[in-house]
Amino acid sequence: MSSRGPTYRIENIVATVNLGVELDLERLAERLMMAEYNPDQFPGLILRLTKPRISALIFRTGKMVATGAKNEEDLKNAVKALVKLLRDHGAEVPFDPEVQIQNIVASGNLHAEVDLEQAVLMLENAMYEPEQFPGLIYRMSSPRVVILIFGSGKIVCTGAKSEKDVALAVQKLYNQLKELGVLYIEEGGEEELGEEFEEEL
Amino acid sequence: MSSRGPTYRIENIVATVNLGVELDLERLAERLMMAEYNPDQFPGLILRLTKPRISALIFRTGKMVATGAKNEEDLKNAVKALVKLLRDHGAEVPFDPEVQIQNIVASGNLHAEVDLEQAVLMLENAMYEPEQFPGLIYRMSSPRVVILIFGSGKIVCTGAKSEKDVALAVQKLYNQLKELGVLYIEEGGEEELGEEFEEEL
DNA sequence: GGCATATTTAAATACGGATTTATAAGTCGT
DNA sequence: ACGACTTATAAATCCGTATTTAAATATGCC
Repeated sequence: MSSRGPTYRIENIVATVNLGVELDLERLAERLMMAEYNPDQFPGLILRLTKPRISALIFRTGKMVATGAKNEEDLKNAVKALVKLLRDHGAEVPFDPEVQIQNIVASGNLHAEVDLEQAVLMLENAMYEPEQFPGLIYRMSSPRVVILIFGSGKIVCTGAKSEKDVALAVQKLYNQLKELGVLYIEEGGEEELGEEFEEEL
Repeated sequence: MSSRGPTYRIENIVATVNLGVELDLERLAERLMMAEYNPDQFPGLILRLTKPRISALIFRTGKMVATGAKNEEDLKNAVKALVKLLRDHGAEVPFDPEVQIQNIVASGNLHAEVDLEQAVLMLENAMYEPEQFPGLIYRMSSPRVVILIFGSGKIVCTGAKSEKDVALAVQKLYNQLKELGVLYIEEGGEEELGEEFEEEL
């Protein structure tokens, strides 16, 4: 019976949206009670949707950043809702603006403990200073992502621009660590009580 | 080979000292740089000694509260030092004022885990609400103390006025819990790596 | 150019504060 | 009369904050 491979789940998608028109943020802030806008502090107007929990930073230039989505469908729906909200409050923005995924954050599980002290010696572009932060910071160049690796075998993969890159990075990392012999893989059946990470590779 | 019995260590002694003269706290605060005195907030002047770490609350009436001592000798020495400090800064207090121990706090170890859910049902004058506080609160009437009992077998005994009462309370508690069958006593040798609680009964 | 401001998200470790208990002192508010 | 303020102390659990990483956005400061 072999052990399972790595799994991951997308936790956060950061996307930019180009509304294509300039916006009067002062006016918007007046009309939108839920908006937070303090230009002395930060030049963007902040909107927070709740279902799902997705936030947006809206700038005078008509550029918008949407954060918090866990999948592309939620992202799309949130952009729709934001556009509607803006249109309903006087901003003439297009129905179907361009959306660009800029960052995907995924958490993952290698299902094996990791010897971080050894790993940092054997991996290139790795940093591990446990007194500063309990994870090993690994910069993978292709795909170009950063992966935080914890002793428990849990990881965070960040900087990807597509799910394909996430999947590839997680698998590559797993293969590398296995080859380096820094994984403590326990043999045994796959005991699952509730699925914490859904995507398996 | 039988297991060991309970042990304890005195952690804090609270004592009152009657200096027998009224004091000018404003003047004292001026002269004593280390003094903290904010009468709007609290009517006492606060002094903190460092070796050992013992604090004093000094009141206009010449009454004083000393806290932090872990044994009577440290308490006596602290009172001497405080008297000297006051005399050196113009307060005509007697050399050898009356000292009265008002509270002794001791931590202890029953060297056995405790079933708190069962214990609270079987003990009189016991309260256990783990969502509010992780210890069981047990009020012993003779000696009149309060004992906090934790699942690990560690305890805090508070309210005693003499070490004799502490010792008696800890032993009584141990006997009661043993009799009630809520202690998980592990048989085995006495494995000590550094003495955490010194007084054994 | 770099840093800060702000948004989001996971991982895991550390730290501080809070909780509870007793006790004396003295002052204020209810 | 009671509760709050203050001081000290242990136990153990919870919560919040911080740490790190990425990315876009835009404004201000050095």
